[in-house]
Amino acid sequence: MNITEREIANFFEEFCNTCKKVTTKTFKKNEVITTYIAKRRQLCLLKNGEADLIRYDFNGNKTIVEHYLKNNIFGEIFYNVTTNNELFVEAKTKCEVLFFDYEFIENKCTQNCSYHKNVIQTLPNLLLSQINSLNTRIEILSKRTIREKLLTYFNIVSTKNISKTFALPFSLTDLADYLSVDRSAMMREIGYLRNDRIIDKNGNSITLLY
Amino acid sequence: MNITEREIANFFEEFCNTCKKVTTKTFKKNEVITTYIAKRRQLCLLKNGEADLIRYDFNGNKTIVEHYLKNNIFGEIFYNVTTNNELFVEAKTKCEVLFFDYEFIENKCTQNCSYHKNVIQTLPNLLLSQINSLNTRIEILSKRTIREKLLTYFNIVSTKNISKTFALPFSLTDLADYLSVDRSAMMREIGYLRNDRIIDKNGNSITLLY
DNA sequence: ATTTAATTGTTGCATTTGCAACATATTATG
DNA sequence: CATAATATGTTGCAAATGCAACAATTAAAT
Repeated sequence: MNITEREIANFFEEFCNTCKKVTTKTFKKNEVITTYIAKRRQLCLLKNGEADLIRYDFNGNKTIVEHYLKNNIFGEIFYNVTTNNELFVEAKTKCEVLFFDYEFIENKCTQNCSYHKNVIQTLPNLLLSQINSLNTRIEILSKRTIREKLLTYFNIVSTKNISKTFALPFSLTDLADYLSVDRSAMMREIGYLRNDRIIDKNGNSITLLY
Repeated sequence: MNITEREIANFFEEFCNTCKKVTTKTFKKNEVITTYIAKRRQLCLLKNGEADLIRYDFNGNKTIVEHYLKNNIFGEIFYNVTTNNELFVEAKTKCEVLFFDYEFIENKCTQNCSYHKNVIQTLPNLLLSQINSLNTRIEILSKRTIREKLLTYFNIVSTKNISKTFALPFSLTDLADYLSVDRSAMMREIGYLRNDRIIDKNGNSITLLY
């Protein structure tokens, strides 16, 4: 998205002295950053590190709903819906996270402080990036076979890296949870893709041969 | 989402005389409202009617990516990504659509007119509703079986209607495209759900029996 | 009113997938 | 360094799914 580092920096570097509802916390790897259960209107910004939004359904299937990098946003406000599933965000590396309530943005600051102004100006762009990545996710998930899901995903990473060869940002186990497929079935399909000379694979490095 | 009819009304009832880049068009049923090919930063608001965002992949599989109702937003700006697929929005009923470019919002109006102010104030809420519905979609698509997809979808509609009995907003053919599954396989699964006394079905009316 | 088109419903069969159970390799951890 | 824990890789088998082909029903169009 067309959003600059500078904009995002403004988003959290300043501070509203009137309402100061903003907090920053640090998390170690594997710690739970937040759970989506309280129906709060919470919005979070990942200042540093990597994290996953994870869901376990009643069958115990794990889904990596999203993978967050620096400057991505997440939070319970994106989930108004009746979900019977347990959703939580887990730090994959050391993480620094900014928390605030959406009310903070909606309710105009009485002082009309610059912090509020910046947030209001930046938020639509952050939301747009979020929509972009959700649409990408839907494109992948709506493919009907594991093969198509893999190839769609590989294409996206390849394009992002401007290279036919790229490292997977996931472990293969996590990739299966991201594509919402059985891991062993995915491994088998990767094997077929190699046999058919459509991809090459060394460790977590993939090369597209087309 | 917490967005009032009034807010949305303001979103398009007024008009910016300075930049007036906003246009409204009317479409008949089955007409194509817009195609996503030009990599524009277009944003559209459905003022009235119903429309679908449709994708055909290279295998000819159709996916109903989203189903839009009154006051939903859509547009190419949500798709920055490398998609090799043909995406277009089709009117399912008579539609009235508001078009504008995202630049319109980013570039502050020199006059600081009230129209611009309204748009900037309303947009984050519209984007949030959009994120909500995309997350719902992902929840459905990430289910591993047709049965689970159906039940997840039915639950959502049931909750929205506050009733165990509800009419499907789709034809069954379209529902299969929305769930990204084979139609005949879906019909079979609906049959199983009836046999197992989990749902009941009369025409396009579904009743949850649990 | 009659024809055409579209949707719904059903079934056999081949393919794909998930599941379970392993073996091996790699990465953490005391 | 040794041991535990996690990740990768493989396979047989049962279950789920897609595909194709068709009949029956409903909706749309002339």
